[in-house]
Amino acid sequence: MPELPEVETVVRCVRPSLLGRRIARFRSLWPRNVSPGAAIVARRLRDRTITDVSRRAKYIVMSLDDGANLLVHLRMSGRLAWADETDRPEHVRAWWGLDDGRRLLFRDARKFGRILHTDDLGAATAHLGVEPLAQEFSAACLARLLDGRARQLKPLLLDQSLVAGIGNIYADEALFAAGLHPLDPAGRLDRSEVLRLRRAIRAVLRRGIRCNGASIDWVYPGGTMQEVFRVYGRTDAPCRRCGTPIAAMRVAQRSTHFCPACQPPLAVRRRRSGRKRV
DNA sequence: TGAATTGTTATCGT
DNA sequence: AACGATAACAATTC
Repeated sequence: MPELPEVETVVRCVRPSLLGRRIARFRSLWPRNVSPGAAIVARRLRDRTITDVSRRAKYIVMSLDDGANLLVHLRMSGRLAWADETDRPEHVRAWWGLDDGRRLLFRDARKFGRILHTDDLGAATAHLGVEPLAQEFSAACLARLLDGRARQLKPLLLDQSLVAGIGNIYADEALFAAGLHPLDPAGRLDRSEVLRLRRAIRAVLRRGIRCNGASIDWVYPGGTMQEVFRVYGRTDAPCRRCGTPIAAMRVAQRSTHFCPACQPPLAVRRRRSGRKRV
């Protein structure tokens, strides 16, 4: 489902066609998910020019010439598409009519997606943590986030208020790449484990972007990242590194996949290395 | 029919 | 009081 790499791919895909375009009309067919209200947003968007299209965490950010921003969150099944790409597109929840005659569709089978207009982008995104691909996300930064926390690594990685943009797939893939167990207490990692985790997060997200994201069932077409998954969705399949069957469990209500051999729990790692540190 | 999916919110416990 | 765990919730598909 769209996580940081998928959203980044969508942004890169639509940006060239949207930059400098004027919105002639915006219409919502599912007003419930438009904030602060479909009629208000339609009025505010009319005749605005799109000055930038970017990404913050899993939000698509359309910047407008009046300083306001339109945030689009795809949640589980949202996608952007052009009206002329499909004969009779299903699940169209909103659309933008542009000054060049093209029509951008927001399609969303499950209606979880959100469209939010704001005059204060900072306030609207204040709940979000650091961008994992930004310079700012240094080893020291991650160490600060982990420090003193008893929380398990997997739920921590999914917490958008700490690191923003990681979802279930890339959390599992990052933990595998780092050789860390999903249930490890975050605050107990040593220096080299923190470094590994930071590198792993950035590596899997960058790889996801290079692959144009991952195509999972019918929700998000186009990407190829699913072909190189190491653990996600590979329950009982042999680990690509050591051959051990990939294990699955439920963590914080999320399906979680890991290699029991490549990702031993912290206690086991410490026992093997013979010495403990914090 | 129930499981699965994401992120927010509410609630409860330490 | 901050932190963390848990559940409910939105809607739909398989």
